[in-house]
Amino acid sequence: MPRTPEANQRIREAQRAKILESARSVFARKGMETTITDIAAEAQISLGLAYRYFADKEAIFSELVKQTVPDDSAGFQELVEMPGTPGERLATLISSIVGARGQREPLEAHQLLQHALDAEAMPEEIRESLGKRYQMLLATMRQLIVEGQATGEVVLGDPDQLVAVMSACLDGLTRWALRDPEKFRTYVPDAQIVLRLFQPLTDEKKASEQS
Amino acid sequence: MPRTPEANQRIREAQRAKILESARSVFARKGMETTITDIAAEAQISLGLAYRYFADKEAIFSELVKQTVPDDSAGFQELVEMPGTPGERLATLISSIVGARGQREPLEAHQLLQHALDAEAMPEEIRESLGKRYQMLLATMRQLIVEGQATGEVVLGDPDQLVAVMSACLDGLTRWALRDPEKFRTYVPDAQIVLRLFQPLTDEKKASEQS
Amino acid sequence: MPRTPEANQRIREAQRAKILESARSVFARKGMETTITDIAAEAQISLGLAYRYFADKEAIFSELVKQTVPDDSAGFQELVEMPGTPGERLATLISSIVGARGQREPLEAHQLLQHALDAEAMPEEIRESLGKRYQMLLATMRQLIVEGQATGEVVLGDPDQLVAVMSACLDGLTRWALRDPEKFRTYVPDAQIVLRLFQPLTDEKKASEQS
Amino acid sequence: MPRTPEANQRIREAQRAKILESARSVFARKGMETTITDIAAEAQISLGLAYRYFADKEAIFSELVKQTVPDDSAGFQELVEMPGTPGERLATLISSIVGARGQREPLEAHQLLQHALDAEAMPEEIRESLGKRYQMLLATMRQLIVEGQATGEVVLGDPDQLVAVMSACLDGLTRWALRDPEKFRTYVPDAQIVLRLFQPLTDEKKASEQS
DNA sequence: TATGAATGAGTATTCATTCAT
DNA sequence: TATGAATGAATACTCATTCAT
Repeated sequence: MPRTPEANQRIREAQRAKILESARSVFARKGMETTITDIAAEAQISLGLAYRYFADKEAIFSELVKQTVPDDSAGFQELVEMPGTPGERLATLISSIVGARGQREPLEAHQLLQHALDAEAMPEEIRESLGKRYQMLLATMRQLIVEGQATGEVVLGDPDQLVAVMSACLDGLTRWALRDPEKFRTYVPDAQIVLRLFQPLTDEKKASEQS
Repeated sequence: MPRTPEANQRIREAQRAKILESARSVFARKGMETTITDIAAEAQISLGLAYRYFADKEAIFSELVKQTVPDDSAGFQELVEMPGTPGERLATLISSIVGARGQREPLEAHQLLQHALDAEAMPEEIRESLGKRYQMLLATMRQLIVEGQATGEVVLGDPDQLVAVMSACLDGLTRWALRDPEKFRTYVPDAQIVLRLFQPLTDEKKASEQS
Repeated sequence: MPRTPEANQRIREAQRAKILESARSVFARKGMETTITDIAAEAQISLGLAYRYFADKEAIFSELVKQTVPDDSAGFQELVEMPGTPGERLATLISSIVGARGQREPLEAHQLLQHALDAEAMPEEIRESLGKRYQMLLATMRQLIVEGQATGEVVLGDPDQLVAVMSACLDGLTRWALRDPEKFRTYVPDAQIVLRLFQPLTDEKKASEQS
Repeated sequence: MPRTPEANQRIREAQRAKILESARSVFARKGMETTITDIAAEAQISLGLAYRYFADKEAIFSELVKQTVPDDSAGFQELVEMPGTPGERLATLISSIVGARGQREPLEAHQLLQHALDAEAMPEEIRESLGKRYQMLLATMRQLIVEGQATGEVVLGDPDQLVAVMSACLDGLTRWALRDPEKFRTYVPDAQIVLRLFQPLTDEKKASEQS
């Protein structure tokens, strides 16, 4: 007696998800050097099975990107319109990338994008999609920085340069977090430490920090 | 008419240097995907000749690291003992990594270390050497930050976290600079922009920035 | 409520037949590149079910050949003993291969044999069986040609060479018919065109063709 | 001391030729199922080396086609303009395909084209090139047949159908010749046997054949 | 009996490394 | 010392075949 179609459907979805999850993890760690064998091993399935679920390596990568990008992009828009001070929203943005406590998921997502932008051999379609998403991230960051400068929550200076430095900073932190999660959790517990670098010192803060 | 031993020696050293230099450049660009063929082509020598000078690919990489690490490590010591305020010396440190105007050399050196730390298949010996060097960089940074906090040149806060964020920031900037040098030069002209993030806003600065 | 054994038997036979028929069709089209998946799809059954009916791919092929050979072989004998002039019987033979109007069945059968003779990896047993059948075809052809020469219906010349050329001709036409059935139907409507090549021109024919 | 560039050049050309020759032979025998391993084995080189000379399997095939097609195509034109009766020129055409005495080269060339036209997965570029060449062959054949009918050397009838049958005949003979060269040489010694099928029986011929 | 998910062996292709010259 | 042809081991991908359900 065959499995019910529903059971098969469930199996397929579970496997697909498992492959993608494994791929995300391995990609984040190894970058474009990731082999299908790596992914299959991580997912604890045979090499051939990976090909029943995805046409080729690129298909896995594409799906991974597709799964990651739209969600976040939508999120960017919301962030701008969200209630709260610009500084608070900027903190939320940063948290969404670095993760509140170094959880793997958002870190891996951001790292995935970085690798993809780096890679020589990346299908144009994906590259575009990623580029657009990255631009949106930067634009959102910029808007929040400008607003933050107006309210005094963010240090003064050329917003474009601040965006550049901040995004580089996030990239670097992400890589670090993936390389050595333990240490990361200890030294950079959350987004506040990053954000604070952009805050002008108020008298109040000075006082609290010195206490 | 054989060459003199001295001439031979000179040729050997020149070739070796040329291979290493080429390797550094290609490694920075392509990362671990670099092929020996790439390196030989960049050095304008034959594939086989590369193997006369280095036992294998790893040997090239090792030598590259060895060549890079000691110089910089020495530099770290000097930086601490150098004249100038802590903030000035911190600026020098940052410049030595990011480059005064986005020159390739220091960027490539730093990127080399990052690739090496990332790579799964990296001989333990090299890894240690790099780890040590990296610790030294962080230690130097930390010391300068602490000194800077004492003189008021650096923002207050846990020095370890500041070090973490700053090194991540440098890493991110380096990657960016290598990925898109043009944009980098435009948006992050030099080390000042990074350093400023660590400076508490003085009234004087505030004034000048608002003008 | 289990099926009756008889019903089961009928189902099994029907499935088997459907698989073989599908296999014949696909083999003729794709040759030895045919996959089991192709066959299962054509037969509208699951992949696994094909293996309930046949041990492996080769078993399907063998059975196909066995099924094709005996029928035709029997046919050969009949042809020789059939009423009608040798020329008429030769026409019937040719039609049985090329098809009266390019129908798929006889074409596919002949093509199957050709593929089988070509294939490097063909079990000896099948090869022999096919060889024997092929020899019988040639022998029949030869006999009819000889008889035809006696009655003046077939051009004079070495019968063996005529057989060689005629069988090559049939093979070529078969391949063509399968490759491009439309064109085939237009240009070579039936067996007559082939057969005519072997007919000496009589005065009558000459007259009719020139009119 | 390195080989001289000339020596290298010679080696490269020899190897390239050897690979192509081996490929031609194997392709003719096995068709599109040919593996690179087969070709390398036939050429007695390592698998990897084949890739130093050709980018991929398709490149070998393309080159093979390119090498084969232009020569023959040019030949077609000459045939039409050649001196001699249409029948004689038709004989030359047929010989150029079937080979005067079953030599491998022209046989393999023709078979190559047949396989290529069959293959599902054939790059469009090659397909076109081959299609054009094949059309030219048919056109040449047709012209010679028409001329031959005028001089009485070729049997009367629809030229298109005669072309169809003749080309099928050649294809079939070619396959046969490659499958079993010995037998082929015995039974179909040369082009005359094919051509004769198209000749109306003259009284003279009738006489000589009956003698 | 029937299904299709899962496996493993085979083929295409790349690249570090060796070796004849 | 210098070259690049040649090799072999690794990786991407396909498909016959098995097996849990």
